[in-house]
Amino acid sequence: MEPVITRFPPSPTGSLHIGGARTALFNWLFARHHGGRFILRIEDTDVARSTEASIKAILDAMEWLELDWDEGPYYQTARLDIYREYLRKLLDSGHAYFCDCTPEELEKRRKEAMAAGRKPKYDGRCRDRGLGRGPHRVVRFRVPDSGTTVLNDLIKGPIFFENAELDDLVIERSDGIPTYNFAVVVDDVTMNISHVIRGDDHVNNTPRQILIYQALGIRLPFFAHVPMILGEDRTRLSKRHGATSVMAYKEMGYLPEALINYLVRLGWSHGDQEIFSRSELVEYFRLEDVGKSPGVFNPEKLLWLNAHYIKERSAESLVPVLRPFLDQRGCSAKSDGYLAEAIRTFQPRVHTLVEMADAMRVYFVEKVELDPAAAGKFLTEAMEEPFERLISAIEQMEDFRQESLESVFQQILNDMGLKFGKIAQPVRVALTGGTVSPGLFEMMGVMGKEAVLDRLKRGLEYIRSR
RNA sequence: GGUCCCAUCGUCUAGUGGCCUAGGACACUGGCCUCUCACGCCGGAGACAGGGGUUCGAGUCCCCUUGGGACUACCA
Repeated sequence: MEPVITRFPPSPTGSLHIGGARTALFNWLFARHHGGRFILRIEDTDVARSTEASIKAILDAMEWLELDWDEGPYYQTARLDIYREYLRKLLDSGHAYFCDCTPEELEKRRKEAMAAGRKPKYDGRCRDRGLGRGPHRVVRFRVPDSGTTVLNDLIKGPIFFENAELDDLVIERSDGIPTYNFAVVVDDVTMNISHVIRGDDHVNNTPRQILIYQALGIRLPFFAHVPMILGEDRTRLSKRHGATSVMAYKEMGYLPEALINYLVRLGWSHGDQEIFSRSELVEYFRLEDVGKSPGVFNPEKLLWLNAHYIKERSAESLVPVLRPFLDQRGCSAKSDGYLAEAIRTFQPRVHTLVEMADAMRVYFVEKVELDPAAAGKFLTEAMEEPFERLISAIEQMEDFRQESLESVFQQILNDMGLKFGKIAQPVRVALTGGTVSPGLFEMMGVMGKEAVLDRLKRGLEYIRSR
């Protein structure tokens, strides 16, 4: 068995999106599973649309997802000599020829053909004109007029194409830059790619590429076409469907492991298992378990996975990833230790780091802002005495810990013949301003004695003032 | 239009001729737990697109129909 070498070849015309990330992930997993190599290649032959910023954005996203590559990034624009060498071979063997039809003429003929009910394919006008290199001339690949080309897809099975349906595609533009279908073949050949795993929007390109392999006399790699990811409306996922860039999810407070876990299950499965660690993924991933039908991107399931991973991770490990979100909200002045304790109280209650950061405000505010409705309902005069007792009892506490806090509360409750449920909400309102929060004792443990006393006293003031 | 692909709950999926009275997960929903909200636990509703074959037997194999998607550039 030859070594497994896969590649991910994004074109730098935008950020890394969800679909590309899944393709990258599948390639990465397949290579890792087989102990092979994973190559990153930047397909920047579309000079007009490629940008430095996109390259950086893609690399950042790959790193965030921890999809590390063994070689590259290679840049196609730095490999022009190599394409020329292979182009020469095709020209010499008669598999390629020059064409001077202008884009305008081509467009016109396409329209005419369509209008006349014929196929809008290149008519082969320059095929046998024996043109040489010259300005405004492109190089076309000569596709056989007859015969069948078979794509033995590892996911979809054999797919047959009639060569007569294909037209002579341009393989080198008039500016000397190769086009995708040619560059991809030369790259995959020279990089010894063993498995080409890509989106199935490339299926129709594959016979052309296979023909080029054959014209070059080179053995084919294995092809595996992964079904598309669709939006809610079942069309190809795009910006119209909301956030589609990987980094947008980072900014919305998602954890990379959640995105990875979500993406891998979109199109791939391992029995009924839903949650996978990175090492399980590497161990289990097989192309045979990739489905054939396209899948709809479902943000709600991703959200559930994110909540799951927020609960699973240690609070300590969440501190550094949460920091940036806290900073944005001006909530920076706390130690890592304090944050870890605070995070713990919200881990089972939030779905994203954004929600977490928002919720954490209760631990940062100087003065609690009482929600009028909540205060009106719970900070009643019947609470005056319980609050007074609580305050003085807490003031006398030596060790302000959860357990001791609980017994202090219990003592007062017993003395007054009250149930905990009676004072829980009033205390919660005093502590947080609202009626929804983590458990009272865990929260007080985080806040500390001074903050708790301060808030209870303010609550008492409110009660007395009504 | 042409070429190609696809088709199990709303969504992601298990299922490879009998184990299916079709399983799991998200979402939805009833209940339990409970200091609120979550979490968690227990339960419910919810699908084999339609029609023909093949077979003793079809979600599983074949054909047709329907529906959806991709491609159809000097983009990738």
